Amino acid sequence: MNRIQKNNQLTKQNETIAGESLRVHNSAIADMFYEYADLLQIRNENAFKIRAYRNAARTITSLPGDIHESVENGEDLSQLPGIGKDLASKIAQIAKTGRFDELEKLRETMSPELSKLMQIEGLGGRRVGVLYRDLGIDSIEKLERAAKEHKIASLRGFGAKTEKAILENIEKSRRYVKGILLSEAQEIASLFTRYMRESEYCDTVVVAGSFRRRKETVRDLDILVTSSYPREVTDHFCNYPFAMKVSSRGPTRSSVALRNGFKVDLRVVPQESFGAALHYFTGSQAHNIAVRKRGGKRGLKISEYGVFREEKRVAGRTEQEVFNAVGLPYIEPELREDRGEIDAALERKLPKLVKRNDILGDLHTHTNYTDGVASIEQMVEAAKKRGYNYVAVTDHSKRIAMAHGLDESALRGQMERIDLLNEQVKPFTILKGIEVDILEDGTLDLPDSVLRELDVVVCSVHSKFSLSPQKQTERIIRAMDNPWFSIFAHPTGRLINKRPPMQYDVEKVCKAASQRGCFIEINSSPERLDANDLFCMTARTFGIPVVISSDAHRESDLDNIAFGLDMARRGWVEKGEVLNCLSVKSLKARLKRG
DNA sequence: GCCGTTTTCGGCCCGACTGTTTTCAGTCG
Repeated sequence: MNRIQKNNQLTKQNETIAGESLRVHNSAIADMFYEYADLLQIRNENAFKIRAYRNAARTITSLPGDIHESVENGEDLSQLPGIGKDLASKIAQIAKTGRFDELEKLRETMSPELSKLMQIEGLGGRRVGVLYRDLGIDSIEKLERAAKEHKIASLRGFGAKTEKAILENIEKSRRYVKGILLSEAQEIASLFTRYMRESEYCDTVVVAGSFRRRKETVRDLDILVTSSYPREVTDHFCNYPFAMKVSSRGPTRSSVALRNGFKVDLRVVPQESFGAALHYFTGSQAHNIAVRKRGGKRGLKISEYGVFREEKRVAGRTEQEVFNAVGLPYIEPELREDRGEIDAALERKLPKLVKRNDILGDLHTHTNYTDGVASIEQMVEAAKKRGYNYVAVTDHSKRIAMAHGLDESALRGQMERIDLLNEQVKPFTILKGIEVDILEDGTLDLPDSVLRELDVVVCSVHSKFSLSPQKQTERIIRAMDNPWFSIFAHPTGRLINKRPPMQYDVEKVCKAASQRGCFIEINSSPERLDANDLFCMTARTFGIPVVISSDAHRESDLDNIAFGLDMARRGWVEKGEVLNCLSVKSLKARLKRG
């Protein structure tokens, strides 16, 4: 669903849900600001005003807390970065009424779907403005028709090539909404970097961009190469056998589209610029701007080629040098979202992010007792190979009939089997667990009499994802009232690009979890990555430890833990905040609820 | 519209590539 549909839906909800207080979520407010900025841009208004709206939208998106609540508590929003008096009052208005009057007015005078056009690659505000004013184009459909009828090429600033590109990019926009999964990007990245390293002209080959920041979805890959032979490197890059077309080509930057439409960019720089280029191309854009501003204040100019005072290069060989030049310690790529990492760095309060080796076990795995493909023994072997000290077997409960979910007696059978195996695998520990369904009324799918005998009770929602936010909130909190509820697994239920997250009051649920001693899972399945970075940040503000779990259904799935780790790191999570960084003894103690 | 160790006005990151121009605007990251 795009922003406009979402905004419209929100307005509709406001009108139709009676008696139930609707909370305007942070993302809805941010989306309104983004759309407003788009419309201002199409009207050719002040570029800095437009940027201010986008900056504010970004700030709102990355807030761990609920802005609706901040408004209710009378907090001063103008203290937030990029939000002054004017925007603070607009946010308050939206939070209270669900409406942004200025946006509604613009939509009326312009066209409600106009900002959609700016999602098409190659179309910015200026061009969309021309298309709208000269040809009355205000939807993708009209744009496509006009391009096919060759009405666009004759417009000033356009041409035959642009017209053709528009058609291609409309097609592309239909295929990729938010980008591909991080795991898919990882496969492409490893093939492509291996290919680039085959060239004798490439010195260093690394992938930068949002891939290096480990975002949950990736729109394109940025490959950075250092070399003294940019022409040869570019030739090699453009000849990649799986490239469908070369979409741009220059001595330092080139870009190809793969057969599936995915874009890969190449940047070639000399070795002495490596650090500056890596920092620059890793982004995020907002982080770069913040760092460059700091540089500017110190009389430094920072570009992808280095840090310069006047004409003299003063840093740039490593990222460390770039940060140091502006008076900062090294900041990990996952933190570079301009979510406060620069201030934290200045105060020397950057988190010591959890690392792969800190994780001592996996607390969510399946076996062939239900829908997994490996036996308990095989999963244990696989876990040992990965250096773990323990693994929890958490098969499905009976409600998941199609996965042959376990009833009480089948579960007891599995528990006995685990007791036997535990004698054989010492000092390794197999924890007895279950992934029990949270039913619609908030009860759990198995009786307390058996849950109490388990080491780990992982609880999750697998049905009724679209209850009203209020009912969903009550359902989850009721489940947490059960004294054996320990870990809330894949807490939003979203499947990236397939199923939206459940709508409920995350703050209320986190508060409940923290009061009851429940934990939040980061599910590492590449299409879940749930809780994601922002959810982790919210959980942290409530002091809730997270659990990074693989949800493995086969031995190799255990390696997915790396993606969950990525989300944790993006959420500023430290080792001490991760349950499965504890030894088995401490873990068992923590799992027993008061 | 925001912001301030150039502080209430006048700035606002910076460079590359494409296509449409004939010196540059638009877009992108």
